[in-house]
Amino acid sequence: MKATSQSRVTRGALAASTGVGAETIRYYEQIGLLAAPERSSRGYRLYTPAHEQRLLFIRHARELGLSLDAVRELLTLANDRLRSCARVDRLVREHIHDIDHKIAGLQGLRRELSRIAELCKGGSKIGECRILAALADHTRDAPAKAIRCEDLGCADGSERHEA
Amino acid sequence: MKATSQSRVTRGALAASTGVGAETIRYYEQIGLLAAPERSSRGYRLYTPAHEQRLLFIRHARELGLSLDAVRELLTLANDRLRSCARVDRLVREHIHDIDHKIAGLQGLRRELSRIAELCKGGSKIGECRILAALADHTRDAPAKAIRCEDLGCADGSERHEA
DNA sequence: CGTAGAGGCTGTAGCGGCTACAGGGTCAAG
DNA sequence: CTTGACCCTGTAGCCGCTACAGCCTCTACG
Repeated sequence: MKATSQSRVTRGALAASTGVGAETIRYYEQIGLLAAPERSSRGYRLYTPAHEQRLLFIRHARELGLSLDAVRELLTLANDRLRSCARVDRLVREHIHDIDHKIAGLQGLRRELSRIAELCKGGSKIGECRILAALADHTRDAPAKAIRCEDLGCADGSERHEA
Repeated sequence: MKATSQSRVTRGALAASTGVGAETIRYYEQIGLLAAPERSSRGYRLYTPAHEQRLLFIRHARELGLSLDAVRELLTLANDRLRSCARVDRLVREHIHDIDHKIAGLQGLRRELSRIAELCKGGSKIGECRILAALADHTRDAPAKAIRCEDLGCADGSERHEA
């Protein structure tokens, strides 16, 4: 193979052209996600357009929330033109499923937090704060009975036992 | 203060009664979130009901997605019965806001991923896979032109340069 | 030609919030 | 007296970066 001696760029230039942090590029090399490029006589990394392509792919996949492992697999799959792309499809759909799961979880939290936030709008004193009470006594849907908040304070991390 | 010598429990028992992992309890002590308890003559930790209260509070707050730092602050605030609970309110509302932000982000990803997933339903070959094409050439809303997927493969991490 | 400043190199530590060991000691039941 | 479950300590690992420290090199300006 002939040496395509043109258009090699340094790490910083690659970082700028792809929008991936320069340190992140080194990290990807370290974990074997991006091939170690040729080096200049003085040890500088010299990246080819192929590296740029690959790095852009990684970035896009990451922006969609795919894990580095998933990205790695996608890149491996991409090598194999004749293979069925069922696995690609499955990876993406599983990821969508994960995201749905996360969204649902967050929406649950959100509901619960708004319920709690409604209990006390910051107007009263800590002693009667029903937000703290709800956190202390979190039997779900409990009527936030008057728990004594200072019961929580007696075991503060700042006052070590041995002291 | 008189020694309340009853109802001290070991770490495992506290873990069981609160649903917090035994190692996690040690971790909380390490970072100063839960006070170091008394020790038995043989060095076993002996927790009081106050520790249990506090740990339950922590668990509930964590289940709602609050950071350990936020939990720490809430616990500090709870010490101060006469203080206004405006800060408590604010912490919770900020957290709700963060969650809204996360949900919106995930919903964006979800939309984009479904769009991409629609491009290719796993029926074709990698060579024509439009999911991979979309990831490689992710000018948003691009018509997923036929990019050559093997362009990504030439820079695989598994084939080191020096080899 | 000298120098300053930007950028490259390496290795390593840190983030959050745990979790999982290894390698020991202790305790209660059978 | 033994077995097995628990406890103790310290440390390393997870993910995906990010940020140093302490060097070396390249480029532009004077």
